[in-house]
Order: sequence, then C-alpha cells, then structure tokens
Amino acid sequence: MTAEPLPTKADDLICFALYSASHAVTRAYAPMLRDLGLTYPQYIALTFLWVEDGLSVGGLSERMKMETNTLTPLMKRLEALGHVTRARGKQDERQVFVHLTERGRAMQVHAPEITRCIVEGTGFDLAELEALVHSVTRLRDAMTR
Amino acid sequence: MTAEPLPTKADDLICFALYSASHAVTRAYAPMLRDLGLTYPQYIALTFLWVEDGLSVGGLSERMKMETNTLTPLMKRLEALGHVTRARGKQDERQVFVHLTERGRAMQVHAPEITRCIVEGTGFDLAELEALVHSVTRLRDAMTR
DNA sequence: TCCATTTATATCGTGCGCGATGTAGTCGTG
DNA sequence: CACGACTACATCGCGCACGATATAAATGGA
Repeated sequence: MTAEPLPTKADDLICFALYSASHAVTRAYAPMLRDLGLTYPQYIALTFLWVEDGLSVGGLSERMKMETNTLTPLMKRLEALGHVTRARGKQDERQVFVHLTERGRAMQVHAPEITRCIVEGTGFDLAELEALVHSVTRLRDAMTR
Repeated sequence: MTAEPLPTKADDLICFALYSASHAVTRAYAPMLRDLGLTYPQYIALTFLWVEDGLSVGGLSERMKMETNTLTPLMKRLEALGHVTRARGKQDERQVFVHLTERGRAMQVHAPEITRCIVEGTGFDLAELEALVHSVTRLRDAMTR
C-alpha cells in the first residue's frame, strides 16, 4: 500500500503535458499564420533569421533543435514562397546559407501582434510566462544532454 | 527607448520553448519505445487505454487533445501490431470502440521503467516536475478555450 | 599527392497532425 | 414515417520530423 512515486497516467506525465500544450499553442497560431501564408515551423525559422540573417542550414538546425533533413525541405518552401534565398558557400561549397529577402524581412512587422495574441491567450502574466519559458528550456536542455 | 514588453525572439517565446522541449522529450523516449516497437503517440494512446479500456475513438481523441482523423490511422496501426481491437458500437454503429488485447495490456509493465528514465533525464525533482506539469497543463487548457 | 575519414546537406520512407471533405448512422420535428 | 440536421469516423492532401542512407566537398595524415 505504498504510494506510487512515479506516475504512469498520461495526464500526469511531463511528456504528455508538453506534447499536448505544444500542439495547442501551434493550433492557436495557425489562423494568424495562415493569413500570412506560413506554417508554424516556417514562422519559427523566420524568427531566428530576423535575429541572425544569413545562417547556414546547419546553424539554423542548431538553433531550432531539429535535424537538417527537416530543414532542407522547409527552407525550399520558404524560398518558393519568396521569403529567403539559398546559396552555397563560396569557401566551403558543402554549406548552404539562407538569407532573408525583402519580403521575408517584411514579415517581421507582424510578429509583435502575433506574440501579443499568444501571450494574452495563455492567461499567464509576463513574469509567470518568463519563469515557465525558463523551466521548459532548462528541461529541454537537460533531456538533450 | 522604452523596454520591449513582448519578446519576438524565438528563444524567448513560450511557443518555441514548448515546441523544442516536446520534441526533445519525444526523442528521449524514442530508443526505449523502438525496443517495444511503438511510436510516441502510440504509447500515449496505450497509456490512456490502460486507465480506461474500451474508449471510443472520440473519447480517446478528447483525452489526447487531438483530432479523430489523426487517431483513426493510429488505431489501425495499433490494431495491426496486435495491441488493440477495434469494433463498431452495437447501439450506435457510428462509434468505434478500442479495446486492449492481452499484448496491449502487457505493455503496461514497461511503463514504470520508461517513466523513471524520463524523470531522471529531466534533472528536475518530483515536486518541480509536478509544478511544471500543472503550469503547462493550465496553459494548454487556456489556449484551447 | 593520394586516399580514407569526416562534414554539410540532400533524398527517401514512415508516421504523425490537421483542415477539408466524404459517408453512413442517428436524431428531432412535423 | 419522412426528411433535414447532426454526429462519429474515415479519407485525402500537405507539411513536418526523424532515422537511414546517399553524395559531394573538405580535411588529415602517410
């Protein structure tokens, strides 16, 4: 009759909490991003490029914490949409560098309003959100180690 | 020169934190689940069925917070793997009820060890984890409203 | 220089995840 | 009972996400 120390019910698992919350947030972004003709991962990629334009596919993959085989087709779609250009490196022709176009840079003006909607939708105040981002990021980095 | 109240850098966004953490946790599960021949969403579904066997596709979709059009093929794969059976309801033939097989029920014995590995990997103590699950779940439910 | 190794990206196959749409079964109201 | 509305799943198309594999370029000795 000892207490069960580790939950095995999905509702109590950190994995399911993150999994379902992540999808819920993505769904919340979807209508706004659809108006811009973007998917959620495409928007995330642009967000990193707004801070550091001209990243290589590998550099972007590190920042987005995902494999390059996911990013290659994603970058091709962003290129087809006219948001970025892709060009092989000159001194190292294995690398592909991604640069924002005028159009891709211009999308940045929509970011504050999108962020505002999401922050408002969470029902959290900014201090709570900041703490949550910190905890979740710490957990992610621990899992990745 | 006022401070920017809302972050637009991906690293500071709750969406990216959840997105990258969710994928990191899924990757952490992957090797253990591969040994069991399961994917992560399949494992989550089994977890719900261990608590409530005989759920309908719709009931499972509510609990997993995802659409039935995602679950239908997922359930077919679990059926093909021999973990569940699918059967139309008798009084309402539109519904499909999912029942664990002996094999599907037996997978439950692996859950505690899997949970233990994940909990250990987070680097969080149980109280922190519980608080984090609570916060993330609250955020998810607010976004879903 | 030559060649094995490593590195950066690309390709392929599988399984989600969801919006849009289809279909069969059920319900409600006259 | 008829019939339109609704409901529960299923199907389809597209875009991730990743493991496995391929390919070409760079690197590092012997």
